[in-house]
Amino acid sequence: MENEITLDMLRHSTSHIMAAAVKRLFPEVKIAIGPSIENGFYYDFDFERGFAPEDFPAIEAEMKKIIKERAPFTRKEVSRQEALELFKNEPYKVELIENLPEGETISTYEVAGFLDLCRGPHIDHAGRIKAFKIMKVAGAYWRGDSKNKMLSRIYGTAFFSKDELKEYLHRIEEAEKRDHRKLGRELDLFSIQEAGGPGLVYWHPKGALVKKLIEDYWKTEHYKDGYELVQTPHIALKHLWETSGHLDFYADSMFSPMPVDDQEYILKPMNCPFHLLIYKSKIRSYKEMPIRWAEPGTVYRYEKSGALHGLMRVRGFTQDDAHILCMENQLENEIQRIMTFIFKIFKKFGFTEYEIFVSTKPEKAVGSDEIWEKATNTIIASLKEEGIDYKIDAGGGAFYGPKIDVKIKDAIGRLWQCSTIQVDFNEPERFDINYVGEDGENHRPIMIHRALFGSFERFIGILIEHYAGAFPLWLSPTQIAICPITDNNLEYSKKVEEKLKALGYRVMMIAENEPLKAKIKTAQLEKIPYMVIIGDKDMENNVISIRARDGKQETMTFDAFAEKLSAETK
RNA sequence: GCUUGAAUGGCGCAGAGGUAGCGCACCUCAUUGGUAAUGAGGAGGUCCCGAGUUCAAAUCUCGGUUCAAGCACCA
Repeated sequence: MENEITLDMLRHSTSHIMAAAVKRLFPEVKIAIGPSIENGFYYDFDFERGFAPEDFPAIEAEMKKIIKERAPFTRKEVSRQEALELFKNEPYKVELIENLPEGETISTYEVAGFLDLCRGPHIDHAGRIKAFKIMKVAGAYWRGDSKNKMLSRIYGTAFFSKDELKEYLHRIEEAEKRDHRKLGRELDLFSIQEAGGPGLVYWHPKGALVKKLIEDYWKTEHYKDGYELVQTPHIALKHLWETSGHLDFYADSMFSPMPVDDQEYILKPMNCPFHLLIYKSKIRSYKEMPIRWAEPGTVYRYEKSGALHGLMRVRGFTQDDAHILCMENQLENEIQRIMTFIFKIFKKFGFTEYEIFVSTKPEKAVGSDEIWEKATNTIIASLKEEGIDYKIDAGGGAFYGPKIDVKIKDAIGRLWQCSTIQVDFNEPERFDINYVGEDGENHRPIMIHRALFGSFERFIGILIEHYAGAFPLWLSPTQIAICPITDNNLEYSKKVEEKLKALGYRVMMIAENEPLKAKIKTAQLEKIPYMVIIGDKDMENNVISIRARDGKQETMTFDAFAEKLSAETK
């Protein structure tokens, strides 16, 4: 039996046992649903008073009792009528039963006197659970719909062994240490100011430097890959957003219009209409196609207050945006080209594993089925051509066209949604943009929206967590710290500093009246890649002592160090 | 936006109906040291904001703001 148990079963069963314990302790609680999820399980309860972490020990103790008793799970199939009768005091279960399709087998599971409507499967008895923990409590809407009542959800996790649980808790701790909000403060990279408003990022000098380095790299690579950079304003007349359709489809996410003279302006939530205005500034020929225009474009979106999260979800951010206007027969090639470009850029940051999703036509969409199918097929063909694996997200496309989303896997295996490539048949239509073809007639180009990072803010947040704050040499705000051991070494140290600066490195002198250990600690806390330590011995031998961030020490000549740095920044 | 909770010097925290304390950071002085914390002294706070209760509110109550976790949202 035991070898048939999956982790999902174990967790799902643990959720039943938790519900059993809750029902014993708080009989007035109404039960909703309790599935297993990625890292554990939850159970939703309707409880007037609500749960608090103070309740966890009692619930866990009750669960332990049930586990110790090795309470068996027993399955029973019942008719719809019987089910309704059995759960007549559980309104949420009644609703679930009433919504079950005609003819569906209805089964119940009983454990420790707790009966639940459930498809199963479950473990044979509670004694199988060797390690579990209640993690947290939070609100969750009944059936995931914000129109419904908010229930109390208790999250927990369970494992086959205590060691696995310990390991899991340890991983959570490690992930917390990487939290970009914490590291962003500690490394003095950025802040979000209550006085300035929520969701708006202030880049401090070091963070602004990291952002600049990434932007510079991004711009250089775009020029190399055949893009041209454009720059557009932050606000535009309300009328432009009517033309683009944003006021119809996106108004909830836009900041309110501001009156100026007799007209109204709106902060841009997107860059595309601006790029189309540039396109329309003159007559275009097929000879110009494809046009690739890129812009780190700062946009503002009214995100719901509860959605804001550090750099990951903000109200003002800089998209690494580009729009490609091409002819239909160029679409496949352009998509392939973007995919190749994405992988190249991500590699620079050490991301080499991806998950790719192709999103197809949603219910609410513009454009005929035919054109959707064609574009979707083109996307899939271009991925296949490149030998790229993908999953289909049925109905997940934007209203204006299908898209490819790329999730990247970070250093500790978490996936982050970054790139998006969206084919758009709608906006070129709305703006009535054309090019003159070989035949002398007007034709409508296809537009591709694409972002690699998504936004610089979010991507830097991801990078902070990915690198745990220890940026690679080329991205480190301070690359080298120089620590003279005594004042005797100061002059020699200054010469080394000057020479490194002349080579273009970002150098910081730590010459405070402190013992060497303290200086090293300062540099380590700032996660500076290299420390150059200079004492009398080094001066005598005309060398420098290098301490890398990972603690490795080496003594070498200045030229050898310069060589090493140059190799690493290449 | 919803549910629950939180907010005390720059940061991390303690405390509490009678107007605040610790550690780190900061400043000054002494110390000149070989790979993650030298010692001593000093300065720094409308205890998030507003109203109410009270002889007295940073502490209690209400409202607001921001943050956190989760839900919903996420072109």
